[in-house]
Amino acid sequence: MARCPRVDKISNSKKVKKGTWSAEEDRKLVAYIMRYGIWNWTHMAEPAGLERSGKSCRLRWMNYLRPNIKHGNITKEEEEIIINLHRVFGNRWATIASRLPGRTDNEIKNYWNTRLKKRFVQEKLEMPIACDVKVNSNPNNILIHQNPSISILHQTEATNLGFPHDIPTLNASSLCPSYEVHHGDKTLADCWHSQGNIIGEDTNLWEHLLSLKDLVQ
DNA sequence: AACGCAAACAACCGCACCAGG
DNA sequence: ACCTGGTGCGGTTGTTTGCGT
Repeated sequence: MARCPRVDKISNSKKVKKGTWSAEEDRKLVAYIMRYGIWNWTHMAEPAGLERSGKSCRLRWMNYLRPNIKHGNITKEEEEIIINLHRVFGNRWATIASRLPGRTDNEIKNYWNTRLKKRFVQEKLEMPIACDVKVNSNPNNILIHQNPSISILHQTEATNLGFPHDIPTLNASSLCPSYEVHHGDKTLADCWHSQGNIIGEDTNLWEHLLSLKDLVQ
């Protein structure tokens, strides 16, 4: 995994080390933060005795050294959560990680890209999963849930979707290739499609929701 | 044992955002 | 309003590891 340590020069002639962190560097960074706290990543490295960029220090701390980080294999339960959250949030790894205590965005991103991505691209091709989107007159009250026959996603989770930033983007890696919209007893999908609208890849779901909401006015 | 290939994962890079001046 | 520095995020890269031949 580890890259060969190397030292690059930066413009101000200070040397910045790159590559794998040594145990000694880890110890220095942890000791410094324990003593002085995190006050400024850019300027912490030098007094901490590290020839590292602030970015590198932050990344190492956030992804590996900070307390309560879980190291080790992702469990089946965690995998399920990742899959479901990815359906809602797409590649917003930090958002997904915030719902998995002890796991980092980098770890989840790696896990998805190396283990889940191929599997779900394949499944998507074989079995599209429908999402139901309920649009009420109140724009802050939008419910998204999958087809109940398939869904594991809890509606309460979907209810917590913010406005409008948490609306997922449909893209090649998302698992919401289609959805239906209800307004009361009324289904708007026919209306939507009758207008020649097509939901394609890289389509922002929120834009669709706004358009669909206009239909119920 | 040697080699090739894919998987796994740590870390880098570039960009966007935000706060303060 | 604009600029600048710091931070956070997502995409990508590069190296190691493991496995099959």
